[in-house]
Amino acid sequence: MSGTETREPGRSARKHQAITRAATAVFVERGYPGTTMDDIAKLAGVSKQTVYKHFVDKETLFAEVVLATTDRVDAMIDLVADVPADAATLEENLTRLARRFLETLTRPEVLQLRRLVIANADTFPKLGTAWYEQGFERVLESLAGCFRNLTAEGLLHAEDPLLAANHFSGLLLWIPVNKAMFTGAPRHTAAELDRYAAAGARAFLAVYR
Amino acid sequence: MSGTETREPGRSARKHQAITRAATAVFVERGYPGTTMDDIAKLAGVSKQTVYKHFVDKETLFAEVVLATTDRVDAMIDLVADVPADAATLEENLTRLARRFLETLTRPEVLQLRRLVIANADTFPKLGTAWYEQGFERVLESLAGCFRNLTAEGLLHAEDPLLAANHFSGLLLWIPVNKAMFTGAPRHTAAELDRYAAAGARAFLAVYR
DNA sequence: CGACAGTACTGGACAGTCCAGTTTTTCGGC
DNA sequence: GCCGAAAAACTGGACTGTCCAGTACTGTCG
Repeated sequence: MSGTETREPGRSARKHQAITRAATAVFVERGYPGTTMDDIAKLAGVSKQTVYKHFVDKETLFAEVVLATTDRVDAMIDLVADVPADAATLEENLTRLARRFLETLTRPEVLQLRRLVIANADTFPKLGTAWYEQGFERVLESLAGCFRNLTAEGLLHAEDPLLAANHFSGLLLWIPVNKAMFTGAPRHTAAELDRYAAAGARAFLAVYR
Repeated sequence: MSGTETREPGRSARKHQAITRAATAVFVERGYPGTTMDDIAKLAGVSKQTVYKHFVDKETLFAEVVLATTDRVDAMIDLVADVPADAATLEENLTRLARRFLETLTRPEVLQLRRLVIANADTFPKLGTAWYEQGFERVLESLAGCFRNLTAEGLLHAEDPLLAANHFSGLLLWIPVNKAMFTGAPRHTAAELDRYAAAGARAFLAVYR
């Protein structure tokens, strides 16, 4: 045995991961109250007792699952980091950035997660705040940093880069995200996203030179 | 007796109203799953049986309560209607409009209601859609109408008035509404609202002349 | 033996019903 | 218009059935 690679997470760790994975899936799909511990155990291929061996109770499991998703924002931040400071292709570059933003943030899983956090922000206030700060605000800040750089290069005029970042996201995301929050997100088409991205980037440039 | 005015709603009607009022309050405060029919009956000062006499079940009651709130958007639409077409005071007028928009839409009750609808959009897809169309989109359309007029007057250049309306709301509302959705809405100060409104209106005008 | 699966169990919460008795409304006869 | 009886609405509380978080117990595999 031990035919498995050098990377051996240990039985316990593997179970742990299986549980969090399953829990994430079920919570996202059915919401907090709609999810039973039996569902999670079953999907994880694990007995309920094992679930309780790893997580004291349902609330803790939920918190862990939600908080764990904030690491995905790093990819988002990288995305923002590499906007080249080139006057000739500024609009093109911002449009591309906008497009990727939209693409990422309108993915059903992301929207579902967003819904999940909002829905339970009452019962788990800490969680809502943490998610907002570690996810939302971090992206916003890196976006602000990007605009600050472009301003330093003379390509943009953003006295208040954070406000600019807010405006950028607002122009882009208000419509599609809201529609998805209320109606059951019928997955926007690529063409729609292109249009939103182009219009948003154009408007943004009209404001911030 | 009958010292009461000519307008006497009758007992049944009064109870009905008491129930919807109580239900609205409790649903908004505690969410759908967090609310029990006993809570509602108690707050309404009514027996549970009476609640079931007026509403077949919890879901129906919830639907009725939520849908009933969409009539408030009329006030919002009136607000949009009377933006005077005056070049000299255009920025001032739009800033005022923006300010009132923010004021209205960041009120805790409105935000809570929004949260309530989003949270249960999975379980009540019809409801989410209806609320979006009858509330959200109606305001957006009247805003678009306003911009269309201003464009006709030559004060604005909005080829696509609906897009302009979306941009207007996005610039204004993205930040404060999101913050409120995730963190427990600590009620924005008047100064903050002023700032957001001014910045939003200014940005909007930079785009749409 | 120790970690786990499987399953049965406990206790509490809650939607919705039932019933026995009370109040309010309705309405026809005077 | 007033009266009294039937009809309808309401109260309070007990009750049913179900769902589910969390626990306990038994058997099994390594």
